[in-house]
Amino acid sequence: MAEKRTDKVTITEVALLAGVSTATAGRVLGGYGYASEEIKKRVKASAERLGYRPNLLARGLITGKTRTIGVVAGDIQSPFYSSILRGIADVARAEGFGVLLTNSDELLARELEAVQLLLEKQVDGLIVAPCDTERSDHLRRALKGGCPIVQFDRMVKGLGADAVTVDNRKASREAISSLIDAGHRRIAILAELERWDSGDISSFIARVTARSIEPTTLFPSWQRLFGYVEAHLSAGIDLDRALIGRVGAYSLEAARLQALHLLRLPDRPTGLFTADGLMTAGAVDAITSLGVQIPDQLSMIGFDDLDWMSFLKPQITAVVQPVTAMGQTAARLMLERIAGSDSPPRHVTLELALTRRGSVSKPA
Amino acid sequence: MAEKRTDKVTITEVALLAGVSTATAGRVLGGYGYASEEIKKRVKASAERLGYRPNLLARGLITGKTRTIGVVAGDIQSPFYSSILRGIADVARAEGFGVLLTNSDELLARELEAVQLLLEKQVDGLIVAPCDTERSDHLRRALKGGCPIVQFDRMVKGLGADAVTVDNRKASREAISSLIDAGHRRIAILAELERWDSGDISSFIARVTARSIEPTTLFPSWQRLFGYVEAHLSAGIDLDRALIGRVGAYSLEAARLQALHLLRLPDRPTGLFTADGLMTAGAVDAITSLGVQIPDQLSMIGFDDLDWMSFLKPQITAVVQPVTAMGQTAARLMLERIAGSDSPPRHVTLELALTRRGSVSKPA
DNA sequence: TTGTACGCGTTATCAA
DNA sequence: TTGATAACGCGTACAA
Repeated sequence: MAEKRTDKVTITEVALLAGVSTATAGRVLGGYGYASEEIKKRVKASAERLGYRPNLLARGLITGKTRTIGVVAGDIQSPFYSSILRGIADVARAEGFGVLLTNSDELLARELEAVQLLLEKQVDGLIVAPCDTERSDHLRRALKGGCPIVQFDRMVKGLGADAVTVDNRKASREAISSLIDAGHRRIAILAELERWDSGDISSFIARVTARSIEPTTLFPSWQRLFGYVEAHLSAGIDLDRALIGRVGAYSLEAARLQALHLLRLPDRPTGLFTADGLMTAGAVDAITSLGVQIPDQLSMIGFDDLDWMSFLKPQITAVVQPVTAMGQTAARLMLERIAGSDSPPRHVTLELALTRRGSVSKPA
Repeated sequence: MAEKRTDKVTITEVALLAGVSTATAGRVLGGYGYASEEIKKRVKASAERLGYRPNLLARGLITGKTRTIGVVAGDIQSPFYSSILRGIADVARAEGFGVLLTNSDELLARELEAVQLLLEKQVDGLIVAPCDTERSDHLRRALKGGCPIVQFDRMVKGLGADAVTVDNRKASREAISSLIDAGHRRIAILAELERWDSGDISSFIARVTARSIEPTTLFPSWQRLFGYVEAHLSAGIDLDRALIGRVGAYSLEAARLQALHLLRLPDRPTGLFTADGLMTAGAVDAITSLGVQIPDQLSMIGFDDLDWMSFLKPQITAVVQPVTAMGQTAARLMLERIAGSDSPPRHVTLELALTRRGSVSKPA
């Protein structure tokens, strides 16, 4: 007879019913320490009868472990972050861990607030896509305070924490090179390039040319621009600043407008490289509305893979990021840290794959 | 570096430094009770100096409130769930609540496990898309146990809990009617129709016809089929079972194959209604590969709105679900419950909008 | 206005 | 193998 007395049944009541001490009941139910078979049976039966469920808060208070991972994503609504989160959640679930989620919207203030909340909730570790690769004292503090951190997608300069990234620079360089190899000389790039305080695009290019810049802690889109520049340099092709479409806001509309601008240049580019999925979407929108034919009038390669790129016209050759694998890897690194690993910070770089779908041909 | 300066600074140490009791320190830092300005200053200064952060576990253990909401989504990787989660997270963050996320993959066993974990972690409430509208005793138990529940997308039969849904049946009926009004008589539907144990499609149709079925606790795709049938009935058009494309698995490939099948029927349909975003994607894939022209050779309306439907050819007229609003609403209902509202269960039905994009015309 | 003392539900430390 | 008892960090009576 299922009664409605499902109130709070604690280990005390289980122990009482089983006729043992709370310590013994705890040992049986928590799976630590010894207990005779006889007593194990009694305690388990009592727990079952009362519908006992452990209070993980109390356990966490004493063990100092909550078996919860805090995640700071940029925007969980985006395919990129939601796939990463899926990877994290899968690994966490398999190990009996919970996942506490927050969005930063790539705003430092919000990330700070999020980290604060997660730490106060005593998460065992933080998986985070840092907003700012320099001003991240809150992450340093967390780390010093004993909270392991795994970064993904980008890395904070000098933060001694694990990280999972991809080689954006190399993939970009190879993508551009393949366009150059196909005969293209005027290749445009469309990228969201907001966060870099050390000067404008020209100075960035100058520093890439002078090899005086460390790409590891750049934001992905800057790394992709890095590869774009490198590919031109090594092919001996002059860079045309007009072909670098810098999108200020991370919005589809902004990307679309910038793409329109590029495609209406007097000396129109014959190739286009988009630095992420949103840029690709904006570009394709513009391309479709202008009636530009892919690949006859324009060759194209995009970073990130979205489902429609494979089944709609024009199909877009894309650099595919192993997104769920990134999440899984991040979670695994985190679990190892939580388990006590004190190895030096590890940096896992996952492989990128170019999926060719026929959006590249020789220039007209 | 690599020091063990992991001293958790507790309220005791703050009180010590400030020269007051822990109770006073708690009153100041927790913002409850009285304290003189003089002491407030001292305590706050001490807390600041030591870098004190409250341990929310301990607080939760006492107050019985964790300020955390548990969410059981189907698959966070899908645009639908990730948008809902975004809405939930936004409202939660604004109120200082955390969000614990789990995926059920629409599997009852996994949902059970997830609810279990969330309850043990003492979440203040559960926002869930129930896998099974009948066998949900775990939800009933949670509710009885005092844990508020807000359902979204679907509703468990007889569960006295708040819910946020949309009127799938009506929107579907109107969409089909608009196709009928345009002159179509052979309208196919493509839907994932797995979860309904009360018989096969024919018996479902029979029961709809006989008005002997309650649509509220049907799964959305069945509600959409419901509207499809109703629209035919009220227009006096005979149903052709061959036009009901039942997709077994929730996969793009399965949808594509079923769409190909429908489009290759000897007496090909002139209209197509897809019951969700994935079905639309599969259908468009098939349509593109067959070279079928939209809307000249086929008129089409789809449930759910994905970005590519608006900027790629063919553009698809779509029933747009207010996804983030659903999440926000669910979170608000939850917060009201947590705040103590004990009103009878509320069922919020959000409005659906038909966004016309020219994929509907008269039949050839 | 402030301090004392107890309790939240569990695990850890002993001694028995 | 078991059981008192003390933590864990904080909120909340109640007394001062």
